[in-house]
Amino acid sequence: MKRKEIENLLRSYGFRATVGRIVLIETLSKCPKPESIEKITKLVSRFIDAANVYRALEAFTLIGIVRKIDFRDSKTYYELALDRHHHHHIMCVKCNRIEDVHGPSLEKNALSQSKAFSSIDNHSLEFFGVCRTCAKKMVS
Amino acid sequence: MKRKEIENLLRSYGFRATVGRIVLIETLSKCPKPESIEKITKLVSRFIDAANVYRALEAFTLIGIVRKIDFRDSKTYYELALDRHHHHHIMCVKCNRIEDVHGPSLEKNALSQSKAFSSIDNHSLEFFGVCRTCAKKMVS
DNA sequence: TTACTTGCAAAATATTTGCAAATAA
DNA sequence: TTATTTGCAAATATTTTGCAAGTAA
Repeated sequence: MKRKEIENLLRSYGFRATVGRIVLIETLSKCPKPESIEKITKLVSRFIDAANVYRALEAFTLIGIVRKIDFRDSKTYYELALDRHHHHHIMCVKCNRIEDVHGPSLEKNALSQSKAFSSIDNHSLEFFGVCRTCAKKMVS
Repeated sequence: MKRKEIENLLRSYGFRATVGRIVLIETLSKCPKPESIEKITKLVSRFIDAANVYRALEAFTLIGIVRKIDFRDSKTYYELALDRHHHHHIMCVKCNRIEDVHGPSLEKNALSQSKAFSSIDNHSLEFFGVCRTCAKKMVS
């Protein structure tokens, strides 16, 4: 993703286009899969402080250009959510390999069941399994 | 859930039936919805230490009698997973009210898409929305 | 100019670990 | 009797916050 694009994106949401934020989004745009905060922070540490990575990721999640993902491995993951379709993930419980999963919209079914809820804005769906590479290792 | 039942359950998995573990499962069995570790620890603190709540919940999750749930609010939730069907949840982003959601099996669809994965053992699906009570408050 | 943003350091939370003492079987 | 389990305290890890100084617009 180009710097100019990122600057415009930030400004369109009323954010100032600072180096830290630009580098953060640029870095995320180069990650093909969700990355842990730990890793992200390392990648951008020369340009933005860890505390501000947290601040920025929270703000970006709020406006929806970034998505927070939880894989139950006690780390928090994020991915850029710009023009990609809403999708889910599968993570190998052995090696943590991540792959995208696309599927039908689930909100309607969930909402139709509920008397108490008036709207669903969001959902997270993660699958956990064993990838073929790890399955082989387990046999041998 | 009765103490005797819980004792047998624990022993059937090779665990010793200690007071702490029994009270922990008994307490979970009284919670209609997933509860945060924080709350759980408070409820059982007279009988089992926080460190051991973590140890026990992890062990119980591993054998599958307890389920770990993440609602993205930086707390970890658990629920007993004994005879209940696999199901999902919806949480109100305003008041944190939780409700169950039942739906079709999703594993098959996910697995059919993937060349790299050989099996799916588990998944988590959480919806986020606004409940009617909170929706009313937001209007007024 | 000025409101927003940052880095840093400190605080608050959350989770894990080591180990001697206690205890279930 | 003995292997498991516990509580406690300390170590780690994770996330949040306050604030003076820096910076985008």
